[in-house]
Amino acid sequence: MQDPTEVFRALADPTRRQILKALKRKDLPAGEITAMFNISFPSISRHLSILKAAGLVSERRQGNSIIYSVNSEHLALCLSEFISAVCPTEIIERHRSRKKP
Amino acid sequence: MQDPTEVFRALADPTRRQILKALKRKDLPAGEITAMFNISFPSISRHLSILKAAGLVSERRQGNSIIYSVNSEHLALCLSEFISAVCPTEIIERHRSRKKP
DNA sequence: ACAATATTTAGCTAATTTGCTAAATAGTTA
DNA sequence: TAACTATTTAGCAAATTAGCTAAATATTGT
Repeated sequence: MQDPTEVFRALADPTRRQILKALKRKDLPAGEITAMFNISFPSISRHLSILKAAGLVSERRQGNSIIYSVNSEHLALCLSEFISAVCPTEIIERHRSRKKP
Repeated sequence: MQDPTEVFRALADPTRRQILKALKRKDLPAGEITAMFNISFPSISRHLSILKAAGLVSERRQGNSIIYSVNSEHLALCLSEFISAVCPTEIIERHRSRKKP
């Protein structure tokens, strides 16, 4: 795994984490993502490009729009590798069976 | 779980991630941590206080020194909760059995 | 080719972050 | 209590980040 700094920096912003959560449910065009926040279109666009640079989202064009989707694979890989690098096995075991409350 | 912004911000810095990895092996006083980096004592001290504010390390006094240790529990909880919030179950399953290479 | 729609890029400001050195503080030991 | 050691706090400079508005670009549809 390459340096995960960009991934963690990308995740450090609440708006970007919200975007990822929204994309978990459904792939969305930038316009619909913007509509969910009280933030200008260009600002969301920049958040998306930061997420893209970190490898956390992918884009595809569909007609007039650009549809974004989460790269859950990459996200899970980075975070779980880091957990392994810092937490003792015993703790990791304990969290394996975790589900969202 | 409360807002994980502070946790992700803390993890966004490579020096702080290195500190956590070092502390996985062994609890250490701030002085010994500083000796591992090419960074001034006060800067490391601030990194430690950011990690502490994020709940990622604890400190205890031992004689003259203050010994730091990782809160792996908190770290694993925050990260695995976020993975669950963003990744589909199938991906999470695939990463459960991951070990560090 | 032109007009319309969707998104990104540029350029600015205010706030935050990281590094430094110097000074302050806390606890220990003589 | 004075001196010593370990660590933190203050204050400053340079770099980065997040927000904005205005302008540019790309694709579709007439």
